[in-house]
Amino acid sequence: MRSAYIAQSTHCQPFAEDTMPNDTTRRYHHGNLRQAVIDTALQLADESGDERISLREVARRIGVSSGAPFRHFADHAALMTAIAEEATVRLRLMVDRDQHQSPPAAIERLRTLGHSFLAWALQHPTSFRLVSARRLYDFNASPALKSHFQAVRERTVTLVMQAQSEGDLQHDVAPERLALMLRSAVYGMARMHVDGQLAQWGVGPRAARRELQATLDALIDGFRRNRPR
Amino acid sequence: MRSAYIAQSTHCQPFAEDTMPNDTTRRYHHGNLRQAVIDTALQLADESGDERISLREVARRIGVSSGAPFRHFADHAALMTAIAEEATVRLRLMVDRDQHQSPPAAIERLRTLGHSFLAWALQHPTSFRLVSARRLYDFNASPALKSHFQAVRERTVTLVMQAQSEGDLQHDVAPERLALMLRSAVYGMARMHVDGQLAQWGVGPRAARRELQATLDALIDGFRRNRPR
DNA sequence: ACCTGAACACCGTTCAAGT
DNA sequence: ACCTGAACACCGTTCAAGT
Repeated sequence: MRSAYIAQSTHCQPFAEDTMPNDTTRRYHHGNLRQAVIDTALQLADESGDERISLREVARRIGVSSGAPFRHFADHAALMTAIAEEATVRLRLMVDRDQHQSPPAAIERLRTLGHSFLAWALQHPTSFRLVSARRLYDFNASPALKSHFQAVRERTVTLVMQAQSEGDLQHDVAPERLALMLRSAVYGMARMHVDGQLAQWGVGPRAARRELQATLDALIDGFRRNRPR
Repeated sequence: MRSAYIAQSTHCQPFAEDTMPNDTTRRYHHGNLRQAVIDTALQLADESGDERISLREVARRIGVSSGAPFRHFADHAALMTAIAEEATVRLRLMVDRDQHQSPPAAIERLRTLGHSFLAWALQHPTSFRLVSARRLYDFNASPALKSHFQAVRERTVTLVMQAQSEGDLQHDVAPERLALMLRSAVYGMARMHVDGQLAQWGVGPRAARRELQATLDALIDGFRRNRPR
């Protein structure tokens, strides 16, 4: 997803130029400025820990004029939308991959789904904040974003219903409500982490992933009908 | 907490001037500019729905020069800290008041605590976002913020331990973990609301409070040991 | 003691002009 | 077709100068 010239621009892979067309070196006039802006913005966000990156600084780092990005993005929100889309695709791929490796029981796949979401949020905290807060871009303007999110949401509801009919999950609560409850808990855990609230709860950054996964496991186990796991 | 001249400046309460000292009308040179800045910033945030308000716009609305607020706030973050402190005091007062009116059983007081938190977040969505995201101010630099948050957190853990020893809550999970789980769920619900994610889950803005309270109730009931409520 | 208003270094965004 | 660079209207912040 990240283009090859990014590797070159960081001077980490001396052989990267072999894989590039020679005539596009240090020139973004041939159709790849769009991706360069996205990659550099992501890089900048990861470095600073702030999802609110400046288009001017992106342009500066790429070595292009301040107005150039506006050839490829209508405004700041459009760039943020593109970044949010890439991050959401990563979530979707992660979820799909992990689901294939999960034990088949619906309640275990539900647990796996939660773990995937947590891992995604903790691995890409800045992207997660951008995507989830939805203040720097127009969520409803992106069909891709909507469809990826709906897919994850529908998978959650479906797994809850399956786990209920498999007798592993309480069935005295509507599946939609149970799904929202689980999602809220997982979302809340991820947000407490990126919002820096876990320190107050005695959870250091090193232990965050392990601790949150254990907390999610306790939640799911608490809602099991057949207690033995 | 809001000063009287704010009511006057909105022209909604024609008798407000009776309650003011006459010689301070339209003059902020006598020690009340600080509070005026806080009140106007809060007002602006509530109107726009954006917690990231501009100091220049606040000054403009008050009718003061752009540099004036810097007499009372070291920088933008210091103003945000003051706003966050006021919002957190409101949470603390709300929690204390509701606890006094709650049924005495620890598990019911835990439920009440969750409802208070939800009500606070839904009543002041912009303040909640400011306070919780912690990106526009320095949380650790405010002893008041830290102490209010610690008080709510400690109350949560204490109530969980009490509910466990009263036999109403599963005791096979460490109280700190159970408390973090409940807090994450409630925090996640509140954030899903202010982040505009509830629409995707079939919950309209009108039904949000009722639906989230019911979801929280389902969570607590799911963790009861004595099922009958 | 408190506020003014110009100044500085930043933004996002637009647009004629260049290649 | 794509980018430059000046321009405009905004920011936060500083500070000499005023009252």
